[in-house]
Amino acid sequence: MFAINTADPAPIWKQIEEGMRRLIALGALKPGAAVPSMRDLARDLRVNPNTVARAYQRLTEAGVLAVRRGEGTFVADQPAQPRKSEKHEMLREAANRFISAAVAAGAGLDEAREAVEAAYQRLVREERKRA
Amino acid sequence: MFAINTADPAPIWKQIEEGMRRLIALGALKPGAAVPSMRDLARDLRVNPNTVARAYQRLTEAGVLAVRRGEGTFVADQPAQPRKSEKHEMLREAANRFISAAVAAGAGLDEAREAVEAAYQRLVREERKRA
DNA sequence: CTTAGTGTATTAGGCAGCTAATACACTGAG
DNA sequence: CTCAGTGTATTAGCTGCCTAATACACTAAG
Repeated sequence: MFAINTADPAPIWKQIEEGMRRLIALGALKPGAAVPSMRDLARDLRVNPNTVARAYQRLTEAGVLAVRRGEGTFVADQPAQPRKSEKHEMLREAANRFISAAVAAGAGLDEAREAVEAAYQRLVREERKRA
Repeated sequence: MFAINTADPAPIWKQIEEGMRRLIALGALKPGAAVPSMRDLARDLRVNPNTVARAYQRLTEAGVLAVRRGEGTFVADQPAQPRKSEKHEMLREAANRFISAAVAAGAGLDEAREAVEAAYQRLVREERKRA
């Protein structure tokens, strides 16, 4: 599925939320497909079920997932996407954080570009392995 | 100087540490120059002095800053740089977080690249304005 | 019906980070 | 010397996040 980085200061429930959105965006999870049950995913990620629940609830409210009580949780038929303005805002802030870290580490624009390229290739390659 | 993002899950002391490294890397703070006193910077950033102290102490241990007790804190004569391996590691992880967020937001590689470019230009332009 | 597996909800406890309030040792200016 | 301004250190309290342990309502399978 995906991994939790305990060193990352971002809350675990947020990492799970982002991980699910990522898998859906990449096509690894298609509309209507079942996602792991809260207890299963919690055991898999070595995390408390309550933490997974929080992420699933947020994704459900956002229209990304759909719950069938007693049955399980599924990818929505038409998974909601962030609005164009929200998407830009998220991209802008994420890029700011990245560039700040890169410059602080002593890197220039060229190195930053290469790192992004490499990270993208890693992500796609990792997804290919699942299939 | 720089700003603290309270929405950023990263600890404030880490944001300060990164901010100082960034200013030094960009040349905005030159070797030997005085940095703001802990109390001054704390008041400026609307933050507790203890939090600034933690960042300064880490930077001092790392050889980036130098303390003259009773006088103040200064940029080291030869500010320490991350080792090449550490630099690569930091870049790699930062890029992973960025790409993950970008894809989760629904962006592709092209949009991610543009966002990085724009963020870099903003950072440099912001520094130019100080001078 | 019984059972196992869903999602949902509540309560309690621990940990890390931040704040606030002090206190201390040192330095340089007046 | 006196005093204001440094960095250093300690203590207490608060908040958000995570864990743990339950309990409840619902659904599908046996």
